[in-house]
Amino acid sequence: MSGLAEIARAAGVSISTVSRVLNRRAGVNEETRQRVLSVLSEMPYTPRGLGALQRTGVIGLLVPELSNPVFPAFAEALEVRAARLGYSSLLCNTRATGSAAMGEEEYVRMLLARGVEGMVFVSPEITNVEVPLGRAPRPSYYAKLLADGVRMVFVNGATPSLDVPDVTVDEQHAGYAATRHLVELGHRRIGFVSGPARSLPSRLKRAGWSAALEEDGLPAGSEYVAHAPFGPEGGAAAVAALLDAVRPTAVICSSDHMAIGVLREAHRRGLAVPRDLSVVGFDDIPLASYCSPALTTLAQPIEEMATAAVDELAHRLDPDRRRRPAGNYTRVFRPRLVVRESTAPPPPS
Amino acid sequence: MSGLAEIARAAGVSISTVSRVLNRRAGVNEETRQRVLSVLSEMPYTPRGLGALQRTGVIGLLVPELSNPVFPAFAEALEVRAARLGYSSLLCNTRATGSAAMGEEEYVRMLLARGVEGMVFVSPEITNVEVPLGRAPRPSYYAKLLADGVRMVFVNGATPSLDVPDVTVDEQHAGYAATRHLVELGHRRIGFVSGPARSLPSRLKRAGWSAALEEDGLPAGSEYVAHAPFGPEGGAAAVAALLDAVRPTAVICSSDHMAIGVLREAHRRGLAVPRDLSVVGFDDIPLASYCSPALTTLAQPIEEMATAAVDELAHRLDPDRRRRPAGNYTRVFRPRLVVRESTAPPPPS
DNA sequence: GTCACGCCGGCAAGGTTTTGCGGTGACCGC
DNA sequence: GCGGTCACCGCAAAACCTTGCCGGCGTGAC
Repeated sequence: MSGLAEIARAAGVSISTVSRVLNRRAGVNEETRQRVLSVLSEMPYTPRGLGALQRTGVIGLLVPELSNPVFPAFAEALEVRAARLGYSSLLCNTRATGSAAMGEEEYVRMLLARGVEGMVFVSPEITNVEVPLGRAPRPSYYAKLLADGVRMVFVNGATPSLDVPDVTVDEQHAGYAATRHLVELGHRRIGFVSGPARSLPSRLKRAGWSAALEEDGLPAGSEYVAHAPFGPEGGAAAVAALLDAVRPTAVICSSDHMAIGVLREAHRRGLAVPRDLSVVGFDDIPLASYCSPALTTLAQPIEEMATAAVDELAHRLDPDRRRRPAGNYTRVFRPRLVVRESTAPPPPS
Repeated sequence: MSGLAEIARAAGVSISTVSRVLNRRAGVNEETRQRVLSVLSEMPYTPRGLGALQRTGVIGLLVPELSNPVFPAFAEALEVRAARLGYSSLLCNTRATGSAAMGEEEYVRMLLARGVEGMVFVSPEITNVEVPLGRAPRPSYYAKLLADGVRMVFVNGATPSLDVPDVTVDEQHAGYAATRHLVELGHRRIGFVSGPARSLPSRLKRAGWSAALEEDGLPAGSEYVAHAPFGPEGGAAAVAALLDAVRPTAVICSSDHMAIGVLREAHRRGLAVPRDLSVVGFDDIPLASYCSPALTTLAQPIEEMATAAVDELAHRLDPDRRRRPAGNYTRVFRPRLVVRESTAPPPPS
């Protein structure tokens, strides 16, 4: 029952004025315009005649960033699968750097207004346990979307409290398997080059890492963990801190992207990988096998995950089978250890 | 002047029927419904009530692929600039692999139907001189868009015959500068690891390459050029062919992405870079400085180019200054030689 | 052959949005 | 203080879309 009249009443202006705001016509005071727009964002306005846009064949893909190649890889895999199912994809980069950049929530609004039928969130904002001030999605943000009937699927966005289907790698197992690999090679001082502390995936990997270490009574204290921003620079900084402090003979990393920075920092210090330092990455980005040395890493099954995510979304979009037996909405994929050249037994101390 | 009447006429049905389709009411044959919908996608329908969408603040970004990190980098830079100007961006990956994937033209249609105000094409399809059969944009494709008043800007899409503003690097100069750098180091057999022959940028680089070689009377025949698909695999394959045939002491590459494959293939063959083989890339992707050895490359000024492109588009979107003095629509940026570790004088033969 | 039924067009009433026009008030120069 | 100008906004007419109703047409069943 939303119409101009209701908007007008809420904004305390006439219908004409709302219409003019909507049509960006001149003759409306900026202040009034803002008031109308703010009302409009509270109660999204869907003109009549937009019925056709209900079934648009378009879905939204939200990724946190593009500089880590794993996200373009996910985007491409999701897109290919979506195309096969007859959907076209709109990609949004939700955490683009730059002060004026838009956040996830703004993008979701925009996509909805553009008539997408559903969305796939890759590493959604909610996995930031403490989101930075001012950018925080209100607690009810995703819940509100759900209540509005927005169809969505998370990829690597584990959120037990939310009734959103989730396709995820077992991050904890990834941390565990990477660390076991190093332990079995004989390493005893194994560091963790971690992303920011607020990142849930990094926390889960850390849990796996410490579990693997404690099995053999190896040190798993916080002095063996270095947090840094995602990206090669962060990886380099984190491993530098670890090397200066506890001199690990091996490190695992939150991502291949960070691991690349680790490789670089080791090179800069004259440390040979894997002779002096073993490195394990995560994700298995396409470039991992092209590094020198080629990265040992835990592979996310990107295509399988993308397929599962898009299929689940398509399933929920299909008007015929919209209801679904309440059940396990989470699909967990096991990462796969890919041993390449960046790991070896530790140097004889 | 779009209204239900026009749609109805084009679809050969009555206004009532169109309205019923739009509102998903029963009593319309599926076949008729499809016909109306297809007309609707041809001439995007903007109900009066949709005036809000006339000025949507949304622009489309079309990139050919995401696996070469230069494209995510461009996308991010474009997006940041657009956000600063109050636009949000929708990203489309126009040449996603997979048979069912959508092409550039389909994406453009879809974006238009979703109400974008303008578009930035990065390396548009038109730069494929001979596009593969079946995917060919009809000759009039871009011209038709222009005639329809679609606002667009090309990045690296030099097309003198089309009245589209273009922001581009000087590809020919890039090829020239890279080759000169190698010539000055003393190389005399310099190969070109090129993308597909149909790629215009690769052709331009080749022109620069041969110009630089001919200045010194060095060989610039086609036996020194190896074409391969873009990507590391292509780079590896192309350099393998060159090494087997003419044994160059240095190569330049169509992209850093290909150069990474060259590095890998050299490593595989036990050739040390730069001792046995010098390599020059193009683009200066963020990872170029993290390779081992770090890549010498020609840097595209990505941020400046993105800024110029978005600003030009915004300028054309601004209703107040829509007209523009007819003039030079092309901005050419000089690539910058960044010397790192992958080039050195040739081995003493 | 007849009937039922689904589908579509025409019409008109009713609702919604757009837009031309005029009123109001702020501001400015005199 | 006065009149003029201008931006801004509401009124109301016009334009447009939705929807119910009915009739025509073709198809297929009986």
